[in-house]
Amino acid sequence: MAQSRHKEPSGESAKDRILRAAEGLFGDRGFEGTTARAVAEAASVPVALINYHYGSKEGLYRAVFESRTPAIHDQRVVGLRLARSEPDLDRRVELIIKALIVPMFGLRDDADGGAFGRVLVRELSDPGSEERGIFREMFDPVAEMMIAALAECFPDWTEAEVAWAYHTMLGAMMIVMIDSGRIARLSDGAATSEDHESAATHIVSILTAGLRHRDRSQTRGR
Amino acid sequence: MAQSRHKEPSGESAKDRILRAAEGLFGDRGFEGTTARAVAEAASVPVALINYHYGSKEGLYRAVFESRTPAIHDQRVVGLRLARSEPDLDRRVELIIKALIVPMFGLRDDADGGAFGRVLVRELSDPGSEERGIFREMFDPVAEMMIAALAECFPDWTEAEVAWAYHTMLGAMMIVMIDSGRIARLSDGAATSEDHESAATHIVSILTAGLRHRDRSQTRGR
DNA sequence: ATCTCTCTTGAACAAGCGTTCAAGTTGTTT
DNA sequence: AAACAACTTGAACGCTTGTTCAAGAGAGAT
Repeated sequence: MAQSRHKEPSGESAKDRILRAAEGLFGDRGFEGTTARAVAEAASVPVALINYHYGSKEGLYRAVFESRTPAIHDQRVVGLRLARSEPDLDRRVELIIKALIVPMFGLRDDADGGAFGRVLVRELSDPGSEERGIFREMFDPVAEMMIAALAECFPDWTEAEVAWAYHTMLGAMMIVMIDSGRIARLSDGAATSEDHESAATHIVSILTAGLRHRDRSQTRGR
Repeated sequence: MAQSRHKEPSGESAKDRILRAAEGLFGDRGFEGTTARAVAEAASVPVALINYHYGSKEGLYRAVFESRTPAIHDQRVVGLRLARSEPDLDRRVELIIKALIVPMFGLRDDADGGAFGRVLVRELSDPGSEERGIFREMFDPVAEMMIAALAECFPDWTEAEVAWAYHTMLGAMMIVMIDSGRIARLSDGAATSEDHESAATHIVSILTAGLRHRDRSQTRGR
Protein backbone atom coordinates (compact mmCIF):
# COMPACT_ATOMS: atom_id res chain seq x y z
CA MET A 1 0.00 0.00 0.00
CA ALA A 2 1.45 3.26 -1.11
CA GLN A 3 -0.48 5.34 1.41
CA SER A 4 0.11 5.64 5.13
CA ARG A 5 -0.98 3.06 7.58
CA HIS A 6 -4.04 5.07 8.54
CA LYS A 7 -7.44 4.99 6.97
CA GLU A 8 -8.15 7.21 3.96
CA PRO A 9 -11.92 7.66 4.01
CA SER A 10 -12.05 10.41 1.40
CA GLY A 11 -9.31 8.85 -0.69
CA GLU A 12 -6.90 11.71 0.05
CA SER A 13 -4.57 12.07 3.00
CA ALA A 14 -4.71 15.11 5.26
CA LYS A 15 -1.21 16.00 4.13
CA ASP A 16 -2.31 16.11 0.50
CA ARG A 17 -5.44 18.08 1.31
CA ILE A 18 -3.28 20.72 2.98
CA LEU A 19 -1.01 20.92 -0.06
CA ARG A 20 -3.91 21.30 -2.46
CA ALA A 21 -5.63 23.93 -0.32
CA ALA A 22 -2.36 25.82 0.05
CA GLU A 23 -1.79 25.92 -3.69
CA GLY A 24 -5.17 27.51 -4.26
CA LEU A 25 -4.78 30.08 -1.52
CA PHE A 26 -1.18 30.98 -2.34
CA GLY A 27 -2.37 31.57 -5.91
CA ASP A 28 -5.33 33.70 -4.90
CA ARG A 29 -3.81 35.76 -2.11
CA GLY A 30 -0.07 35.32 -2.38
CA PHE A 31 2.33 33.99 0.24
CA GLU A 32 1.96 36.83 2.73
CA GLY A 33 -1.76 37.18 2.16
CA THR A 34 -2.39 33.54 2.94
CA THR A 35 -2.75 32.62 6.61
CA ALA A 36 -2.00 29.21 8.04
CA ARG A 37 -5.49 29.16 9.53
CA ALA A 38 -7.13 29.77 6.16
CA VAL A 39 -5.21 26.84 4.70
CA ALA A 40 -6.17 24.66 7.65
CA GLU A 41 -9.83 25.54 7.31
CA ALA A 42 -9.85 24.92 3.55
CA ALA A 43 -8.26 21.52 4.17
CA SER A 44 -10.51 20.78 7.18
CA VAL A 45 -7.64 20.14 9.55
CA PRO A 46 -6.34 21.87 12.68
CA VAL A 47 -3.67 24.50 12.16
CA ALA A 48 -1.04 22.56 14.02
CA LEU A 49 -1.07 19.85 11.37
CA ILE A 50 0.52 22.18 8.85
CA ASN A 51 3.63 22.60 10.95
CA TYR A 52 3.70 18.91 11.75
CA HIS A 53 3.75 17.89 8.08
CA TYR A 54 5.62 20.78 6.47
CA GLY A 55 7.61 22.32 9.31
CA SER A 56 6.65 25.89 8.55
CA LYS A 57 4.57 28.04 6.25
CA GLU A 58 7.55 28.48 3.95
CA GLY A 59 8.10 24.72 4.00
CA LEU A 60 4.55 24.31 2.76
CA TYR A 61 5.19 26.93 0.11
CA ARG A 62 8.24 25.08 -1.18
CA ALA A 63 6.30 21.80 -1.12
CA VAL A 64 3.75 23.30 -3.51
CA PHE A 65 6.53 23.98 -6.01
CA GLU A 66 8.13 20.59 -5.48
CA SER A 67 4.83 18.89 -6.21
CA ARG A 68 4.19 20.65 -9.54
CA THR A 69 7.61 21.38 -10.98
CA PRO A 70 8.80 17.89 -12.01
CA ALA A 71 5.85 17.25 -14.35
CA ILE A 72 6.31 20.61 -16.06
CA HIS A 73 10.04 20.06 -16.30
CA ASP A 74 9.62 16.64 -17.88
CA GLN A 75 7.06 17.82 -20.43
CA ARG A 76 9.33 20.65 -21.48
CA VAL A 77 12.32 18.38 -21.89
CA VAL A 78 10.28 16.01 -24.02
CA GLY A 79 8.93 18.89 -26.10
CA LEU A 80 12.44 20.20 -26.56
CA ARG A 81 13.75 16.84 -27.67
CA LEU A 82 10.94 16.68 -30.18
CA ALA A 83 11.81 20.15 -31.44
CA ARG A 84 15.47 19.25 -31.91
CA SER A 85 14.49 16.36 -34.17
CA GLU A 86 12.87 18.82 -36.58
CA PRO A 87 15.47 19.66 -39.24
CA ASP A 88 13.62 22.67 -40.64
CA LEU A 89 14.71 25.52 -38.41
CA ASP A 90 11.65 27.67 -39.11
CA ARG A 91 9.32 24.93 -37.92
CA ARG A 92 11.63 24.07 -35.05
CA VAL A 93 11.19 27.55 -33.59
CA GLU A 94 7.48 26.97 -33.29
CA LEU A 95 8.03 23.64 -31.55
CA ILE A 96 10.39 25.24 -29.03
CA ILE A 97 7.83 27.92 -28.22
CA LYS A 98 5.19 25.26 -27.75
CA ALA A 99 7.53 23.27 -25.52
CA LEU A 100 7.68 26.27 -23.22
CA ILE A 101 4.03 27.23 -23.19
CA VAL A 102 1.93 24.11 -23.56
CA PRO A 103 3.02 22.31 -20.35
CA MET A 104 2.18 25.41 -18.36
CA PHE A 105 -1.25 25.97 -19.85
CA GLY A 106 -2.05 22.29 -19.49
CA LEU A 107 -2.31 22.79 -15.75
CA ARG A 108 -5.53 24.71 -16.20
CA ASP A 109 -7.18 21.46 -17.26
CA ASP A 110 -6.33 19.71 -14.02
CA ALA A 111 -8.11 20.11 -10.74
CA ASP A 112 -5.41 22.75 -10.26
CA GLY A 113 -7.49 25.35 -12.07
CA GLY A 114 -4.50 27.50 -12.87
CA ALA A 115 -3.65 28.16 -9.26
CA PHE A 116 -0.06 27.05 -9.59
CA GLY A 117 0.46 29.36 -12.55
CA ARG A 118 -0.51 32.29 -10.37
CA VAL A 119 1.75 31.11 -7.56
CA LEU A 120 4.58 30.90 -10.03
CA VAL A 121 4.20 34.39 -11.45
CA ARG A 122 3.88 35.82 -7.95
CA GLU A 123 7.10 34.14 -6.97
CA LEU A 124 8.77 35.52 -10.08
CA SER A 125 7.50 39.04 -9.25
CA ASP A 126 8.92 38.90 -5.75
CA PRO A 127 12.44 40.29 -5.32
CA GLY A 128 12.71 38.00 -2.30
CA SER A 129 12.52 35.14 -4.78
CA GLU A 130 16.24 35.40 -5.38
CA GLU A 131 16.97 34.54 -1.74
CA ARG A 132 14.61 31.60 -1.70
CA GLY A 133 16.24 30.28 -4.87
CA ILE A 134 13.22 28.32 -6.01
CA PHE A 135 13.60 29.45 -9.60
CA ARG A 136 17.32 28.94 -9.60
CA GLU A 137 16.88 25.38 -8.40
CA MET A 138 13.77 24.30 -10.22
CA PHE A 139 13.42 26.33 -13.41
CA ASP A 140 16.77 27.74 -14.49
CA PRO A 141 18.11 24.40 -15.82
CA VAL A 142 15.24 24.01 -18.32
CA ALA A 143 15.40 27.70 -19.13
CA GLU A 144 19.03 27.30 -20.14
CA MET A 145 18.11 24.34 -22.31
CA MET A 146 15.43 26.38 -24.06
CA ILE A 147 17.78 29.29 -24.63
CA ALA A 148 20.39 26.93 -26.05
CA ALA A 149 17.82 25.36 -28.37
CA LEU A 150 16.80 28.82 -29.52
CA ALA A 151 20.41 29.78 -30.17
CA GLU A 152 20.79 26.75 -32.45
CA CYS A 153 17.91 28.01 -34.58
CA PHE A 154 19.53 31.42 -35.05
CA PRO A 155 23.28 30.84 -35.22
CA ASP A 156 24.07 34.43 -36.18
CA TRP A 157 22.13 36.06 -33.30
CA THR A 158 23.92 37.70 -30.41
CA GLU A 159 23.50 36.34 -26.90
CA ALA A 160 21.35 39.33 -26.01
CA GLU A 161 19.07 38.76 -28.97
CA VAL A 162 18.51 35.16 -27.97
CA ALA A 163 17.98 36.09 -24.34
CA TRP A 164 15.35 38.70 -25.12
CA ALA A 165 13.60 36.33 -27.46
CA TYR A 166 13.26 33.83 -24.65
CA HIS A 167 12.05 36.36 -22.10
CA THR A 168 9.55 37.85 -24.53
CA MET A 169 8.08 34.37 -24.84
CA LEU A 170 8.06 33.98 -21.10
CA GLY A 171 6.31 37.29 -20.57
CA ALA A 172 3.60 36.53 -23.10
CA MET A 173 2.99 33.23 -21.33
CA MET A 174 2.82 34.91 -17.95
CA ILE A 175 -0.04 37.20 -18.76
CA VAL A 176 -2.29 34.26 -19.56
CA MET A 177 -1.36 32.59 -16.30
CA ILE A 178 -2.23 35.53 -14.09
CA ASP A 179 -5.28 36.89 -15.86
CA SER A 180 -8.42 36.85 -13.79
CA GLY A 181 -10.95 38.25 -16.21
CA ARG A 182 -9.40 41.41 -17.60
CA ILE A 183 -8.64 39.89 -21.00
CA ALA A 184 -12.27 38.86 -21.42
CA ARG A 185 -13.48 42.22 -20.14
CA LEU A 186 -11.34 44.26 -22.54
CA SER A 187 -12.35 42.14 -25.54
CA ASP A 188 -16.05 41.80 -24.64
CA GLY A 189 -15.54 38.08 -24.32
CA ALA A 190 -13.90 37.61 -27.74
CA ALA A 191 -10.73 36.41 -26.00
CA THR A 192 -10.51 34.65 -22.66
CA SER A 193 -7.56 33.24 -20.77
CA GLU A 194 -9.66 30.29 -19.67
CA ASP A 195 -9.67 28.91 -23.18
CA HIS A 196 -5.97 28.16 -22.99
CA GLU A 197 -5.96 26.21 -26.24
CA SER A 198 -7.04 29.27 -28.19
CA ALA A 199 -4.73 31.49 -26.14
CA ALA A 200 -1.78 29.23 -26.92
CA THR A 201 -2.58 29.22 -30.64
CA HIS A 202 -2.70 33.02 -30.83
CA ILE A 203 0.39 33.64 -28.76
CA VAL A 204 2.46 30.96 -30.49
CA SER A 205 1.62 32.38 -33.90
CA ILE A 206 2.67 35.89 -32.88
CA LEU A 207 5.87 34.78 -31.17
CA THR A 208 6.88 32.45 -33.97
CA ALA A 209 6.52 35.22 -36.53
CA GLY A 210 8.27 37.62 -34.19
CA LEU A 211 11.37 35.47 -33.94
CA ARG A 212 11.44 34.52 -37.61
CA HIS A 213 11.05 38.02 -39.00
CA ARG A 214 12.40 40.39 -36.39
CA ASP A 215 14.35 43.36 -37.67
CA ARG A 216 17.85 43.04 -36.27
CA SER A 217 19.28 46.27 -37.64
CA GLN A 218 18.96 47.95 -34.23
CA THR A 219 20.01 45.05 -32.04
CA ARG A 220 22.75 43.26 -33.98
CA GLY A 221 26.15 43.60 -32.41
CA ARG A 222 24.97 45.18 -29.16
CA MET B 1 2.79 78.72 -2.22
CA ALA B 2 1.93 75.27 -3.46
CA GLN B 3 3.15 73.49 -0.35
CA SER B 4 1.54 73.38 3.07
CA ARG B 5 1.85 76.16 5.53
CA HIS B 6 4.50 74.26 7.45
CA LYS B 7 8.20 74.37 6.98
CA GLU B 8 9.83 71.99 4.51
CA PRO B 9 13.41 71.61 5.78
CA SER B 10 14.35 68.65 3.60
CA GLY B 11 12.41 69.96 0.64
CA GLU B 12 9.88 67.13 0.84
CA SER B 13 6.80 66.94 3.04
CA ALA B 14 6.23 64.04 5.41
CA LYS B 15 3.19 63.07 3.37
CA ASP B 16 5.32 62.73 0.24
CA ARG B 17 8.04 60.84 2.06
CA ILE B 18 5.44 58.30 3.17
CA LEU B 19 4.17 57.90 -0.39
CA ARG B 20 7.64 57.38 -1.80
CA ALA B 21 8.61 54.90 0.89
CA ALA B 22 5.35 53.03 0.41
CA GLU B 23 5.91 52.70 -3.32
CA GLY B 24 9.28 51.10 -2.77
CA LEU B 25 8.06 48.70 -0.13
CA PHE B 26 4.85 47.73 -1.93
CA GLY B 27 7.02 46.94 -4.94
CA ASP B 28 9.53 44.89 -2.98
CA ARG B 29 7.24 42.99 -0.64
CA GLY B 30 3.72 43.38 -2.02
CA PHE B 31 0.69 44.86 -0.31
CA GLU B 32 0.27 42.17 2.35
CA GLY B 33 3.99 41.82 2.90
CA THR B 34 4.43 45.50 3.62
CA THR B 35 3.72 46.65 7.18
CA ALA B 36 2.63 50.14 8.11
CA ARG B 37 5.49 50.30 10.57
CA ALA B 38 8.04 49.48 7.87
CA VAL B 39 6.70 52.32 5.74
CA ALA B 40 6.80 54.67 8.71
CA GLU B 41 10.37 53.78 9.52
CA ALA B 42 11.49 54.16 5.90
CA ALA B 43 9.85 57.59 5.81
CA SER B 44 11.15 58.52 9.28
CA VAL B 45 7.70 59.31 10.69
CA PRO B 46 5.53 57.78 13.40
CA VAL B 47 3.09 55.10 12.25
CA ALA B 48 0.05 57.14 13.14
CA LEU B 49 0.89 59.68 10.47
CA ILE B 50 0.08 57.20 7.73
CA ASN B 51 -3.52 56.89 8.86
CA TYR B 52 -3.77 60.62 9.38
CA HIS B 53 -2.72 61.41 5.81
CA TYR B 54 -4.08 58.43 3.89
CA GLY B 55 -6.84 57.06 6.10
CA SER B 56 -5.74 53.45 5.88
CA LYS B 57 -3.11 51.16 4.43
CA GLU B 58 -5.28 50.57 1.39
CA GLY B 59 -5.78 54.31 1.02
CA LEU B 60 -2.02 54.67 0.87
CA TYR B 61 -1.90 51.89 -1.69
CA ARG B 62 -4.41 53.66 -3.92
CA ALA B 63 -2.54 56.94 -3.49
CA VAL B 64 0.58 55.29 -4.94
CA PHE B 65 -1.34 54.47 -8.10
CA GLU B 66 -2.98 57.88 -8.27
CA SER B 67 0.42 59.54 -8.09
CA ARG B 68 1.98 57.60 -10.98
CA THR B 69 -0.86 56.76 -13.31
CA PRO B 70 -1.66 60.17 -14.86
CA ALA B 71 1.83 60.68 -16.26
CA ILE B 72 1.88 57.23 -17.84
CA HIS B 73 -1.62 57.73 -19.18
CA ASP B 74 -0.72 61.06 -20.78
CA GLN B 75 2.46 59.76 -22.37
CA ARG B 76 0.57 56.85 -23.89
CA VAL B 77 -2.16 59.08 -25.28
CA VAL B 78 0.45 61.33 -26.87
CA GLY B 79 2.31 58.33 -28.29
CA LEU B 80 -0.92 56.97 -29.68
CA ARG B 81 -1.81 60.26 -31.31
CA LEU B 82 1.62 60.28 -32.91
CA ALA B 83 1.10 56.74 -34.16
CA ARG B 84 -2.25 57.59 -35.73
CA SER B 85 -0.61 60.33 -37.77
CA GLU B 86 1.61 57.75 -39.45
CA PRO B 87 -0.10 56.74 -42.70
CA ASP B 88 2.04 53.65 -43.32
CA LEU B 89 0.31 50.91 -41.32
CA ASP B 90 3.41 48.76 -40.98
CA ARG B 91 5.31 51.59 -39.36
CA ARG B 92 2.28 52.60 -37.32
CA VAL B 93 2.26 49.21 -35.58
CA GLU B 94 5.72 49.84 -34.26
CA LEU B 95 4.71 53.26 -32.96
CA ILE B 96 1.71 51.80 -31.14
CA ILE B 97 3.89 49.20 -29.45
CA LYS B 98 6.30 51.90 -28.40
CA ALA B 99 3.43 54.01 -27.08
CA LEU B 100 2.59 51.14 -24.74
CA ILE B 101 6.07 50.21 -23.60
CA VAL B 102 8.21 53.32 -23.50
CA PRO B 103 6.24 55.31 -20.87
CA MET B 104 6.43 52.33 -18.53
CA PHE B 105 10.14 51.70 -18.93
CA GLY B 106 10.82 55.41 -18.56
CA LEU B 107 9.98 55.13 -14.88
CA ARG B 108 13.18 53.23 -14.26
CA ASP B 109 15.09 56.41 -14.96
CA ASP B 110 13.36 58.32 -12.21
CA ALA B 111 14.09 58.12 -8.53
CA ASP B 112 11.35 55.52 -8.70
CA GLY B 113 13.84 52.82 -9.64
CA GLY B 114 11.19 50.62 -11.19
CA ALA B 115 9.30 50.15 -7.96
CA PHE B 116 5.98 51.23 -9.40
CA GLY B 117 6.32 48.75 -12.23
CA ARG B 118 6.58 45.95 -9.71
CA VAL B 119 3.60 47.29 -7.75
CA LEU B 120 1.62 47.33 -10.96
CA VAL B 121 2.38 43.76 -11.99
CA ARG B 122 1.64 42.56 -8.47
CA GLU B 123 -1.72 44.26 -8.59
CA LEU B 124 -2.41 42.68 -11.97
CA SER B 125 -1.48 39.24 -10.59
CA ASP B 126 -3.86 39.58 -7.67
CA PRO B 127 -7.37 38.18 -8.23
CA GLY B 128 -8.51 40.63 -5.56
CA SER B 129 -7.55 43.35 -8.03
CA GLU B 130 -10.95 43.04 -9.68
CA GLU B 131 -12.70 44.10 -6.47
CA ARG B 132 -10.42 47.05 -5.91
CA GLY B 133 -11.02 48.17 -9.50
CA ILE B 134 -7.78 50.09 -9.80
CA PHE B 135 -7.09 48.75 -13.28
CA ARG B 136 -10.65 49.22 -14.40
CA GLU B 137 -10.55 52.85 -13.34
CA MET B 138 -7.02 53.86 -14.24
CA PHE B 139 -5.76 51.63 -17.05
CA ASP B 140 -8.67 50.14 -18.99
CA PRO B 141 -9.52 53.37 -20.85
CA VAL B 142 -6.05 53.63 -22.42
CA ALA B 143 -6.00 49.90 -23.01
CA GLU B 144 -9.17 50.22 -25.07
CA MET B 145 -7.63 53.05 -27.04
CA MET B 146 -4.59 50.96 -27.81
CA ILE B 147 -6.68 47.97 -28.87
CA ALA B 148 -8.74 50.23 -31.14
CA ALA B 149 -5.59 51.69 -32.69
CA LEU B 150 -4.30 48.16 -33.27
CA ALA B 151 -7.57 47.13 -34.90
CA GLU B 152 -7.24 50.01 -37.37
CA CYS B 153 -3.87 48.65 -38.47
CA PHE B 154 -5.32 45.22 -39.19
CA PRO B 155 -8.86 45.74 -40.47
CA ASP B 156 -9.37 42.08 -41.41
CA TRP B 157 -8.37 40.66 -38.03
CA THR B 158 -10.94 39.17 -35.68
CA GLU B 159 -11.55 40.74 -32.28
CA ALA B 160 -9.80 37.83 -30.62
CA GLU B 161 -6.74 38.23 -32.82
CA VAL B 162 -6.47 41.90 -31.91
CA ALA B 163 -7.04 41.19 -28.24
CA TRP B 164 -4.31 38.55 -28.08
CA ALA B 165 -1.92 40.80 -29.94
CA TYR B 166 -2.39 43.47 -27.29
CA HIS B 167 -2.01 41.10 -24.36
CA THR B 168 1.07 39.50 -25.85
CA MET B 169 2.60 42.97 -25.94
CA LEU B 170 1.53 43.57 -22.37
CA GLY B 171 3.01 40.31 -21.16
CA ALA B 172 6.35 40.94 -22.82
CA MET B 173 6.46 44.35 -21.16
CA MET B 174 5.61 42.88 -17.78
CA ILE B 175 8.56 40.57 -17.57
CA VAL B 176 10.97 43.48 -17.85
CA MET B 177 9.14 45.33 -15.11
CA ILE B 178 9.28 42.52 -12.57
CA ASP B 179 12.71 41.09 -13.29
CA SER B 180 15.12 41.28 -10.41
CA GLY B 181 18.22 39.77 -11.88
CA ARG B 182 17.13 36.52 -13.48
CA ILE B 183 17.42 37.82 -17.03
CA ALA B 184 21.01 38.87 -16.42
CA ARG B 185 21.78 35.60 -14.67
CA LEU B 186 20.42 33.40 -17.46
CA SER B 187 22.27 35.35 -20.14
CA ASP B 188 25.55 35.78 -18.24
CA GLY B 189 24.99 39.51 -18.32
CA ALA B 190 24.43 39.76 -22.08
CA ALA B 191 20.90 41.04 -21.41
CA THR B 192 19.73 42.97 -18.38
CA SER B 193 16.37 44.47 -17.52
CA GLU B 194 18.10 47.49 -16.03
CA ASP B 195 19.15 48.65 -19.47
CA HIS B 196 15.57 49.43 -20.39
CA GLU B 197 16.53 51.14 -23.62
CA SER B 198 18.10 47.99 -25.00
CA ALA B 199 15.26 45.89 -23.58
CA ALA B 200 12.70 48.06 -25.33
CA THR B 201 14.56 47.85 -28.65
CA HIS B 202 14.69 44.06 -28.57
CA ILE B 203 11.12 43.54 -27.45
CA VAL B 204 9.67 46.09 -29.86
CA SER B 205 11.46 44.48 -32.80
CA ILE B 206 10.12 41.03 -31.91
CA LEU B 207 6.57 42.20 -31.28
CA THR B 208 6.45 44.36 -34.39
CA ALA B 209 7.52 41.45 -36.58
CA GLY B 210 5.13 39.16 -34.71
CA LEU B 211 2.12 41.30 -35.51
CA ARG B 212 3.13 42.03 -39.09
CA HIS B 213 3.89 38.46 -40.08
CA ARG B 214 1.80 36.23 -37.86
CA ASP B 215 0.29 33.16 -39.46
CA ARG B 216 -3.48 33.53 -39.16
CA SER B 217 -4.47 30.21 -40.69
CA GLN B 218 -5.18 28.75 -37.24
CA THR B 219 -6.79 31.78 -35.65
CA ARG B 220 -8.83 33.42 -38.39
CA GLY B 221 -12.56 33.15 -37.85
CA ARG B 222 -12.41 31.69 -34.35
C1' DA C 1 -2.99 -7.06 26.08
C1' DT C 2 0.83 -4.05 25.74
C1' DC C 3 4.09 -1.46 23.36
C1' DT C 4 5.40 1.59 19.61
C1' DC C 5 5.18 4.59 16.01
C1' DT C 6 2.72 7.92 13.17
C1' DC C 7 -0.79 11.02 12.87
C1' DT C 8 -4.20 14.25 14.91
C1' DT C 9 -6.13 17.58 18.07
C1' DG C 10 -7.35 21.93 20.84
C1' DA C 11 -5.31 25.17 23.70
C1' DA C 12 -1.79 28.31 24.50
C1' DC C 13 2.19 31.34 23.38
C1' DA C 14 4.75 35.63 22.24
C1' DA C 15 5.15 38.72 18.54
C1' DG C 16 3.38 41.60 15.28
C1' DC C 17 -0.52 43.65 12.86
C1' DG C 18 -3.56 48.08 11.41
C1' DT C 19 -5.76 51.51 13.66
C1' DT C 20 -7.23 54.96 17.29
C1' DC C 21 -6.71 58.52 20.63
C1' DA C 22 -5.53 62.42 23.45
C1' DA C 23 -1.94 65.46 23.89
C1' DG C 24 1.56 68.41 21.88
C1' DT C 25 3.68 71.47 18.24
C1' DT C 26 3.75 74.97 14.69
C1' DG C 27 2.51 78.79 11.84
C1' DT C 28 -1.40 81.80 10.58
C1' DT C 29 -5.48 84.56 11.61
C1' DT C 30 -8.23 87.49 14.52
C1' DA D 1 -2.39 87.51 22.98
C1' DA D 2 -5.75 84.50 22.13
C1' DA D 3 -7.98 81.44 18.96
C1' DC D 4 -7.59 78.62 15.18
C1' DA D 5 -6.40 74.98 11.97
C1' DA D 6 -3.16 71.62 10.17
C1' DC D 7 0.17 68.57 11.37
C1' DT D 8 2.95 65.55 14.40
C1' DT D 9 3.77 62.42 18.21
C1' DG D 10 4.07 58.23 21.50
C1' DA D 11 1.29 55.15 23.77
C1' DA D 12 -2.34 52.12 23.73
C1' DC D 13 -6.13 49.21 21.77
C1' DG D 14 -8.06 44.73 20.23
C1' DC D 15 -7.03 41.33 17.06
C1' DT D 16 -4.51 38.06 14.14
C1' DT D 17 -0.31 35.97 13.02
C1' DG D 18 2.98 31.51 12.78
C1' DT D 19 4.42 28.26 15.83
C1' DT D 20 4.70 25.14 19.97
C1' DC D 21 3.17 21.85 23.29
C1' DA D 22 1.23 18.06 25.84
C1' DA D 23 -2.32 14.97 25.38
C1' DG D 24 -5.04 11.74 22.62
C1' DA D 25 -6.30 8.35 18.72
C1' DG D 26 -5.51 4.54 15.76
C1' DA D 27 -3.18 0.63 13.48
C1' DG D 28 0.51 -2.90 13.32
C1' DA D 29 4.15 -5.53 15.99
C1' DT D 30 5.45 -8.19 20.03
